[in-house]
Amino acid sequence: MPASRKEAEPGRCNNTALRKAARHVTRFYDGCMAESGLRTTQYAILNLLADRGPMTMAALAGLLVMDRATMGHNLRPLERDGLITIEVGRSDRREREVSLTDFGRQREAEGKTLWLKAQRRFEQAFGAEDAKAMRRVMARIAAMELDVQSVRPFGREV
Amino acid sequence: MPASRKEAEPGRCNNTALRKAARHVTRFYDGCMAESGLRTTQYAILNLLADRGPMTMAALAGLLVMDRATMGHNLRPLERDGLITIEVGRSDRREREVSLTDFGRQREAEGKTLWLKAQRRFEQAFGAEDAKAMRRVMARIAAMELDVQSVRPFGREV
DNA sequence: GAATAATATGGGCATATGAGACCATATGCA
DNA sequence: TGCATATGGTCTCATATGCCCATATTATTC
Repeated sequence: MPASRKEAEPGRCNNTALRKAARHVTRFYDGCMAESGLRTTQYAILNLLADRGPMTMAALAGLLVMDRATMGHNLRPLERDGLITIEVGRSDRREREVSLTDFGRQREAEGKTLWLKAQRRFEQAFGAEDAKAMRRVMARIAAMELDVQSVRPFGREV
Repeated sequence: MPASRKEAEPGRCNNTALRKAARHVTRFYDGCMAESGLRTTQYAILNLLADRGPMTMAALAGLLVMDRATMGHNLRPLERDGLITIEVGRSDRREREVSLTDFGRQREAEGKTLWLKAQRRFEQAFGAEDAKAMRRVMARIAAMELDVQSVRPFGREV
């Protein structure tokens, strides 16, 4: 009995539905990438840097819809292991420019092979077109304006 | 400029797409629930117990598509704060039966109000029907059989 | 009935996630 | 110039996530 068996009942909470799917799929992708020593989050970061070149932490965080502090945490193991460098921005010294090292570029390329396998196996099971549609829906959700409105007696939204 | 502004480019990785959406929505739900002192994961657990009664850690983990160890970790703060009790199973002493305390039931009820607000605001922005369809897709994904097949030379799949 | 396998959980480790307070730097404006 | 404000990151804290290994308990097998 595979670990994924569950009742069909979808549940009412949009957030929980998303998280359950994300947990399941992340476990699969992480498992596929395990032999590379990279987690999917790490690979996602390296892949962005490989495709788009160096960028600031805030830019990376924005692209991955991630808190800036979280991005800072996630970069540390990559820096420690020599996959990236983090340097003070030249034009704006508040910024930190994140760059791939040669080693990082190499590890990203190795990871791509495993990621592709995971991607193919997922889409073989789920359907390539369904997957594409799903990614579109996810992108739409990630781009939604969802601000926690603090209730303020005499208004003036912040 | 809200934090959610991003390019429309959906990206190719199914896992990353899911995680980005999950991060965004979780931040929103967590923000809405903040004044209750409950995270969405915690509320999801309490809600399951409130709706279905006491159950084992493994059952809870299965329902939330979560690793059993993860469920164990997540239960500890709830136990520490007196919202749940964890007792050795009567018929099978390997099991741990998780139950809501009166305090936990009360906190779950408080949380439900805030969760409902988050849910309504999300669906107002995203569309109730679209949300329903999205939850169905997520449930389908969460129920997929995705086993990391270890490559085995003369194969007998495990 | 003892050896063996399977199951449920706990502990330790590492990364993932984000809030809040804080610091450094940059920008706008008087 | 000088202050107020905005922005980018860091540090601390707490929870979230899942792996591996160990332990306890139950089920199987010979």
